[in-house]
Amino acid sequence: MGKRRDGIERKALLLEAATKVFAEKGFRDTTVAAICRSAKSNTASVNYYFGSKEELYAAVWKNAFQKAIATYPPDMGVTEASTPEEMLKGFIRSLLSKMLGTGELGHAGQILLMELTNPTEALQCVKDDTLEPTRLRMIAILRHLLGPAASEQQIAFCVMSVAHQCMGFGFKKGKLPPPLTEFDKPHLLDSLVDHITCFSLAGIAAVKEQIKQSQAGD
Amino acid sequence: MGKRRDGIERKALLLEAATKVFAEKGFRDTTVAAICRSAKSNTASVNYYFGSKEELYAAVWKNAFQKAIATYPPDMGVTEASTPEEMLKGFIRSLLSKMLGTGELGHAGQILLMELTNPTEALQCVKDDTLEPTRLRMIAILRHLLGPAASEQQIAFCVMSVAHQCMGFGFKKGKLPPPLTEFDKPHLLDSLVDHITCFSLAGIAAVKEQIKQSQAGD
DNA sequence: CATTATGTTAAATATGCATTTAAATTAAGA
DNA sequence: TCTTAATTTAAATGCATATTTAACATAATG
Repeated sequence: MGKRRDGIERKALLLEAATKVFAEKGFRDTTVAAICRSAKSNTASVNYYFGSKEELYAAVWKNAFQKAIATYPPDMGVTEASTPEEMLKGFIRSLLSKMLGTGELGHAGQILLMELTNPTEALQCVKDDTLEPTRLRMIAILRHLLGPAASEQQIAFCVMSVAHQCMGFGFKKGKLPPPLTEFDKPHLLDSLVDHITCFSLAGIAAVKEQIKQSQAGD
Repeated sequence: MGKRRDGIERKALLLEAATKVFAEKGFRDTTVAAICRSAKSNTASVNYYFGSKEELYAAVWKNAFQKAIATYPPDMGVTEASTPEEMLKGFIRSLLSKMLGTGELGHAGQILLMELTNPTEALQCVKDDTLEPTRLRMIAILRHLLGPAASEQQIAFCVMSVAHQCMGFGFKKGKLPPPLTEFDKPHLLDSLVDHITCFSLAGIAAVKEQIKQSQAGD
């Protein structure tokens, strides 16, 4: 009969701590002990609340993405009436924010990046639920920008050109690639959004031009 | 007095096997046992020849990069007389080859990518020796393309736009991002080089145009 | 062929870490 | 207050795996 509710608080603390540590070190390099230490909790608590390290990881992944998408929706607040150019810019800001975000908000991007280079078995369904809608939206925007003559391959290449530009900024710069460190954080995001948008729109226009010319040659 | 030389052969086999496994699984997820199994060698051999798993990893990293750079030099065979545009294309082909290369040749790219997202303590010096020259060359090319009015930040952003586009193709596509799987391998590299070059040259031109206009506004 | 440094092997050791366990503690209702 | 289920804890367990060991085998040289 005695239904306590103090457990859910600790569970939340663990999830938060785990997100941070997983995002910093990756699945294999984080220890349950480190998570519990960070959450000021006992070593057994992870298994008590989540069953296992793997299940905790899955919970983290799901939670981080839900939060990230809630904070930075794929359309980034642009309305349906917006031009494709504005939509692209919104998309870039959304993705880039996930990558550069500090605290709560960089974690989803960090984990995503690690999953792409060093995949765990972490539930396919989470990937499908969170990544696929974003990708489809991206394809739609680019189909619009490139026009009806664009092939699926050309669209896919442009999607990757844009997405990879953003995702690369999630790379951990351990002293080595110095270009970023010197810039001041507050303006950095805006500068980058502008840069990638400008760069990409020109790139997309060039691809479109190529399509037109190859058609004229037929 | 009895100086045998059959050991160097086994050492080479181990290095080769280790490169493959490390590139597939990353440092933490590969076991010494798996490496030795793959090299048809005893579990103790890694420690006998390399001292430890970490030292083996460092050797792998160094070796893989030397081979990759030898096969795909940063200038990709373009002469000094080449235009900056040709140099950029050479650079893109070089980096992309390291990322998409199969067998021997994709390994350096895979390991690099994992180090960028999930760094080990792997000797800073290797990174300095192999990555830094490439980066400097890239900066030089872009400074040339953007003209003397470009700021260091603008150059750095463009370097990253180009490099990240290439590096993203090293992401392991575990069923989920389907756009790539359907394309046939042989032509894929050439198509991609053309795409990224075209896309990037247009992007760079757009940034240059922006610089010109902001100067005119002063 | 005898010697010796070198290379090879299976088994032992050691360590790090996820997970279990069982006992102790606490919150909440009757 | 008493009871009970929910939590918390320290210690134990067990497993995966890097490293060591020591016995054994082999190539090179005199």
